[in-house]
Amino acid sequence: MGSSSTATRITPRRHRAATVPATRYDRRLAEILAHATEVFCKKGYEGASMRDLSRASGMSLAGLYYYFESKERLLYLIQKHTFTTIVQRLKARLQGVSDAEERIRIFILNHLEYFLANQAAMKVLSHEAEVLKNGFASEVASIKREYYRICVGLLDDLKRDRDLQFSTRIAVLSLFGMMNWIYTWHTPRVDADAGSIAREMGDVFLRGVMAVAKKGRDGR
Amino acid sequence: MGSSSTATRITPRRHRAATVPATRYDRRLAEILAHATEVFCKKGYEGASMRDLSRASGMSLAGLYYYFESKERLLYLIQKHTFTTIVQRLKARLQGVSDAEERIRIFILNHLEYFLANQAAMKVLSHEAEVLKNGFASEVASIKREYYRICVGLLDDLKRDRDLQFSTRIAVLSLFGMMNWIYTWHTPRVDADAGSIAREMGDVFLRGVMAVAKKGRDGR
DNA sequence: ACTTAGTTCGAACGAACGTTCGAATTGGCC
DNA sequence: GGCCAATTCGAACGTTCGTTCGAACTAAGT
Repeated sequence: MGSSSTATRITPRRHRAATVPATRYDRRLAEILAHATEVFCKKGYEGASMRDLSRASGMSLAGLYYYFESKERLLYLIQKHTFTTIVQRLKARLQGVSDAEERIRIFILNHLEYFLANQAAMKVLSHEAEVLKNGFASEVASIKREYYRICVGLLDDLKRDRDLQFSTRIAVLSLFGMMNWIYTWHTPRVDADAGSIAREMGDVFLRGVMAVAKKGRDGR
Repeated sequence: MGSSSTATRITPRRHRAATVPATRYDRRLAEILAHATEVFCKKGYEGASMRDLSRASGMSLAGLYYYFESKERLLYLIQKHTFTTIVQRLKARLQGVSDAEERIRIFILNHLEYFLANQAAMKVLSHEAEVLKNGFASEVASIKREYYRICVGLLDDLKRDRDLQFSTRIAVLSLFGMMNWIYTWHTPRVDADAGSIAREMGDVFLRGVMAVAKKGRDGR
């Protein structure tokens, strides 16, 4: 029997030290993930070969397989880490803010800031959303669903507070479209920073949904 | 020398008949393009093999190469045809309409109607926008730029007519994002039709951009 | 029935793919 | 310096990739 055999990887033991920098293994894996993210971003998941990843990360083809058992799992690790981080940051930023409009503006700002600061990773997340299969796919999908539900919640709050009337689903998906499409056009040196774009998109979107007819007393 | 040799394909002569149905060659090519569109949509350009296309279209692997000289040119044909058609339809629909807001609503409706009626083709157009190289890429890019410029023109007209103040670039790209993102979520049997979605997205977007502060007389 | 051009195909090409394996090398601990 | 486990690698596995070739089939004009 080889070193790794069954479905779940056996992480080499080494208890996490009290200091943050993590183990050598974790650091090296993170480096590989970073390089792989760039390559997946530039050539697409299917278009990027393991040999491309080997070249980019400066490690031999076989060496890569010490860190993950398949190309698919590598994409999974990138997507899961990226998505988990953005959700985590969002939750932290929403803490203590209660105004519905302000909370939506925070959502937009958080999304765009992270998007532009990690453009390659977010493109891989957006553009390669359908390539994972079965177990890998469902785990990422569940984080995505959580993120989506948070946004639905924010919009429903706004709707309730201001007595508005619009389709939450269409509004949320339109907002995601506005924001996620940015990977197709944003150029760091010509386009504004995340703050400015978040303000402009926030203006259009919020004024757009808030300008709709209010509900009458009979709900019709 | 074989039948096809140089860079540009020599279309078998056969003058276009007075009747519309076109030649046998053109019809067969169109069939293949339709099947290929479905496969590219489902598996992605890089993920779809020529053998997948062969299976889907019911023609032998070698037979396909009678109709186009490479997989890349096949994608090019799909993208060019799709994009050309949507621009063409838009121009026809805009004829005779002069109100700026109405023209933007027509733009949105045209885009979404065509998108939902040709979901596979539009996904291939949106999702595989970066895979073509050099000559193929630049031809498609020029149609895309024309389409983009039309939308910029429509928004600038609205801005002038109503004395508004917003970044046209961000607005246009936000609108494209809202609309194009639809390929990631729209399910024919659960989501509304193009008309309803166009109305909702149009409401949000137009009220959004029209609710911004008007320009003062000093342009500040 | 024979010709000719248009169309389709089976079989194969070399290259590139994801992955594996056993040996070599490294780094930290006695 | 010697040891064991962690890490890295060259070389190869079998498969699939996009593409090509010449032969076979089909349809239409004579």
